[in-house]
Amino acid sequence: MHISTKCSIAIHCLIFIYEYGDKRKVTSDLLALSTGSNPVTIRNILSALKKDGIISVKFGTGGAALSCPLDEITLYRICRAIEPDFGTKLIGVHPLPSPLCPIGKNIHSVLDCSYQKIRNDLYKSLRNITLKNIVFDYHNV
Amino acid sequence: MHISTKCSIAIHCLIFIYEYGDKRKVTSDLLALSTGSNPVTIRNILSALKKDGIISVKFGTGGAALSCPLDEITLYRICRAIEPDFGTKLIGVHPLPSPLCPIGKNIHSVLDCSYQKIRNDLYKSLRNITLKNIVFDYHNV
DNA sequence: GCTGTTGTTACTTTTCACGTTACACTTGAA
DNA sequence: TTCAAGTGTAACGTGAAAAGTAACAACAGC
Repeated sequence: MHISTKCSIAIHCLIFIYEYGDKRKVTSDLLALSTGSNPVTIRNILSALKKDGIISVKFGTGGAALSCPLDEITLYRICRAIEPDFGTKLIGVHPLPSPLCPIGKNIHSVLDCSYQKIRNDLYKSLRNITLKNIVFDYHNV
Repeated sequence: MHISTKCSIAIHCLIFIYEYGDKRKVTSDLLALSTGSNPVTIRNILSALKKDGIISVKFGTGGAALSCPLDEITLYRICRAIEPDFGTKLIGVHPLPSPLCPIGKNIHSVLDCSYQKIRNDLYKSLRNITLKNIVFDYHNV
């Protein structure tokens, strides 16, 4: 229940595709080597990114390419593509408070008031960072 | 690696202590019943809150009480008390990118640039919500 | 001294992310 | 048309982290 390592791998892949996509065929095996992950994990991630229209992957012959300008790919979009309900999973709630207790009975809706604010703030924060910013950082580190 | 259910339990306990602390002795058994958790979990949570000076717990005879005004207890403070390094655990990073790849070699520092911004935004967001707000919500749900 | 409670350790159970294997399907080239 | 190289996806195994549980010493008040 968090922003998973898969998002970091996704960003890694996207930078890789942006930097090398036109020079060589970028396959899941190659990305698995670069990220220290394995090809199936990569394929699942690329598949999710594809469904969101961020990249296109050639079936059969292989190879991935960006299908979006860098500044339209926000962290929020990546996270949501990889894990559609990452927001609700972000903050854990104890599942079985006592319904007999006045506090236990209402705690979930009470917590939701505040947690919703935090989620919205986080979304805004994630939307503020685009792949363009990250590629810029990459060239300046 | 997320904002754990323990934080939600902690908030539940704090509301309970605020509402009933002066009417009856609030023990870990009682809080375990109300939260649907178990006494040891509660004791660990209360212990962490105590170390941060948020509450005081009577050893031997039992019973917990707030030792802070409501509006000085922020969500940030609660989260940090419960899990000191919740920030770094929030966002997962793939641990073994290839050092032979120009991207793999630098991905960690590149990601840190953006992730640090996100963490800071989240901290600010958590500091904006106090137990006073939450108790207010509790009385208005 | 007895009872109820906390503080803490160690052990067990459960859950979940991740890796692994396997295989059908697709494409392009020999 | 056959083959090699890839993708897409499902099923299963595994290992680590979270949570529950049991046990017990230390303490306060009756």
